[in-house]
Amino acid sequence: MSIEYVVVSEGEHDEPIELPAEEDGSLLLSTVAAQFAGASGLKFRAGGRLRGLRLADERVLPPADGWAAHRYFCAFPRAAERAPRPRCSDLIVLGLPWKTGEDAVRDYFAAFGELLMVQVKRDAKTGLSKGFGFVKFAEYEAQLRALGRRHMIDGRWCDVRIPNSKDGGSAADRKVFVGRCTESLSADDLREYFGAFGQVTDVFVPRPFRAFSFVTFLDPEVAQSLCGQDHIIKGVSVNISTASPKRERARSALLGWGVLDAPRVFSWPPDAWAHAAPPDAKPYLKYE
DNA sequence: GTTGAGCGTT
Repeated sequence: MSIEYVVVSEGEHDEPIELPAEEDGSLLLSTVAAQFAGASGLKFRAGGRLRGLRLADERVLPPADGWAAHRYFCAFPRAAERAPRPRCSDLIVLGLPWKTGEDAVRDYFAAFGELLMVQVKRDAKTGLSKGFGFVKFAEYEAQLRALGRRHMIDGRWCDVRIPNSKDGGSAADRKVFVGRCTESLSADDLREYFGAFGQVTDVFVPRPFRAFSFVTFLDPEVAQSLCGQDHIIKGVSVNISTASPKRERARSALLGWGVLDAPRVFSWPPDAWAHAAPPDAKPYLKYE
């Protein structure tokens, strides 16, 4: 007896993959979801019309004329059912050219979705741009599109972020620390290398040179999955670990050395041991 | 040489 395979793709025009049917001729929804996360069913096109397949007891049932007669693609829950969409926040736009004003910023970001607000921050006296501004979108999807990439505005690369004065540090779990970098590794090298693991939204390489960098991914799971690993990039063995905010690290160090009292409830970060000082270490304070 | 730039007159 041989296994029957069902030809399924994510969207109608995506590359198909063969999924094994069960002995009773049904296809387990879990088999579909294992390849296409979030899929809730299957559909196919018959005579130009879309047709959905029956679902019974977490199993997709074959059409009347059998699996082999069609190729299938996934049905997903409506966006509104997956989760209530978070509200849009103001977004900070960093790195604007000095000459760029509201009109150019509005023209640029209008391509991502309807804008509710555009500001370029200026010096009160001179009226000159401070090189950053704020935008707010009407739709959360537009905000996601704008956050997921860099932006070339009037000839300069600009970054769009959630401002840290509101809801600060939301990028922490999407960011990794890349240690043991050499000067030969450029931001573009890192972007290209890590782009193979998932969409990279930011790369920070300190200048002047220091032997580390930060890489931020769109997907926190991608970032977390890389932590603890060593990777060889252009012949350089780098070490990847969690990126923790400067404030947190300073505080952890002070607590660890007994300079500060620990609060009654305090949980060490998973890598706290790695930052612990030897018993004879002198406290080192760096003031901002 | 293993922890980051810049963050909002109203």
